[in-house]
Amino acid sequence: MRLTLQGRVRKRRTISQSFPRVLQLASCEHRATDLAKAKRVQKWQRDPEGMRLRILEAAKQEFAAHGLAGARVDRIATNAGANKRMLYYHVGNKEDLYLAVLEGAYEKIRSEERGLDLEHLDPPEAIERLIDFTWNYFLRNPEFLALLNTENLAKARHLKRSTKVKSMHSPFVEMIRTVVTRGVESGDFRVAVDPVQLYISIAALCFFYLSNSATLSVIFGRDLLKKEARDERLAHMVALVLAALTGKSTADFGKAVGQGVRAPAHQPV
Amino acid sequence: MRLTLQGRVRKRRTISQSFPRVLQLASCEHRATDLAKAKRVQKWQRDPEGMRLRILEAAKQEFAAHGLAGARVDRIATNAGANKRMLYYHVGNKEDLYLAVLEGAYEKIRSEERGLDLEHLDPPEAIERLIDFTWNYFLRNPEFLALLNTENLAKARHLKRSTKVKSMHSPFVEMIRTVVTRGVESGDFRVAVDPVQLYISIAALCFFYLSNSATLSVIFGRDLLKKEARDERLAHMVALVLAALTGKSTADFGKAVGQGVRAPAHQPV
DNA sequence: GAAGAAATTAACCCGTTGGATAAATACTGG
DNA sequence: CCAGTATTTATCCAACGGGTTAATTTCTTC
Repeated sequence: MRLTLQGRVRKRRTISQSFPRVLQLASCEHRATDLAKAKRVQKWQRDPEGMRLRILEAAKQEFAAHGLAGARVDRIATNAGANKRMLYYHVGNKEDLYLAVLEGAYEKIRSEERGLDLEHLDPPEAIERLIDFTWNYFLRNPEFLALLNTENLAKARHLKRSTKVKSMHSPFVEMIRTVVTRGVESGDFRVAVDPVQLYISIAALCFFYLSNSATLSVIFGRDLLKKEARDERLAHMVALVLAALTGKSTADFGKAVGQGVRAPAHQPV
Repeated sequence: MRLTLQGRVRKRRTISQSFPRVLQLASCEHRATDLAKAKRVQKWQRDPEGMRLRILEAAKQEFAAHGLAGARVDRIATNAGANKRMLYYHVGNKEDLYLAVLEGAYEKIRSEERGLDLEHLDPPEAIERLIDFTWNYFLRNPEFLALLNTENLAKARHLKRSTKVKSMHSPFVEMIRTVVTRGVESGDFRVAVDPVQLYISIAALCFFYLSNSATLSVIFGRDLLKKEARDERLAHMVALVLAALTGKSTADFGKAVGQGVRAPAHQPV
């Protein structure tokens, strides 16, 4: 009893105390428009939209770091500089939060994908750009990888319900289709590979390495995320795919391969 | 109060009631040695080793299905046909269970890997066998994929502590090294690709497709696990890797590519 | 400047969960 | 067949964690 009470009080205090420290978080594009006069003055103590963004950002980090079941609503609140009640007020319950985060993640990558213009490049260069983009997007957004894994653990249960995500088509499959067609016509590529399979393969090469870098690093006994290892991996992937498509070993392929992260003979795996 | 009590009672009953039904689970190689006579007679109501195996099997399924945080010790007990106390008695607490499962999973794949003999095959065929094995192992052991993802979510925290796993070297890297060397010497392969990179790439192509099949299936709006899709994927992967290594389009590559799971023009991604 | 809406906070409820205890039961060696 | 050990069961509980309620503060509008 006494203990129970203490426990509770301590918990509460923890939340309250750590609350004031926040505010270093995400995108508060407000706070520029406060002139303290006109009708639309907002000198916010309150900041609904900023709050919502901070909540979603904190939720993203939390879900990415701990998965759906491991995520703690209290931690999200604390890290968003918010009260737990605010999460329910602004977004909804834990699953709502999760779905909002997931949808946001898809929106973001789709949006960046659309920014990639492969039309004016010659086919091999276009493919290289595609791999480079995918690789660097995953590197810059490790939470995206974690979220996808979490959602797959849940057998895509939430994604299935999201009409939003289902309507967000990636432009990449079509981009690849036209690039491959052009490549075959120009003679750069030998075969008209299925764009869906190629798309998945490129994603796979990047995704697996980064998503599983922790276990792989332990298994191989070296840090797969350090600069040299990353560079070598990118070179390998580009060389592999281009060699398969063009039938020629690229300069990179000849160079990168067979050296670099060389296994010391008795390589653990 | 009344409710609280009812809840508890209901739970308890549930465990006890569902207990008798078990016994369809894993490897009970015992029960053949019971002659009900000699010193070592074991006509078990009790069955310590069988019990331990059932617990580990149930734990594997549970952790694979729900992750570490989402796994429920009670469910493991129920599905093992055991009492919760038995888990602690035979294996340990939740994390001990998890680590035991993880180590078991690595042991199993390492053991099967050792059974694969690539020495007597000509290099392209050896690579094809390697891909085929990896693909089918992942298909047959989806829990392995889920466990790896879970462990990576935990940043390999447990794996790092497991001297056991760290000492289990995969024979594949060395296998690949010799195959590639032979391939280059025989002229089958154009370049001496780094065996570690190739190993990771092959695992990546298989792993990502299967591990993410749930979300990918939603995104693409079709079932990526049905027979035809699986066959096409395997063909694509073999063709991709062999084309890169040999510089020639395999028959398969020409065939499989550009057809099959074709995207209906406006393919969602 | 007051009424009302929007945002925020504190308090806490209550089922779940990992884990623990102790008692019962099955088996063994002597 | 008895003492002791190994295995199993039936309860229990403190802490946790998601979610809710009600009150408070801040902003808007008229």
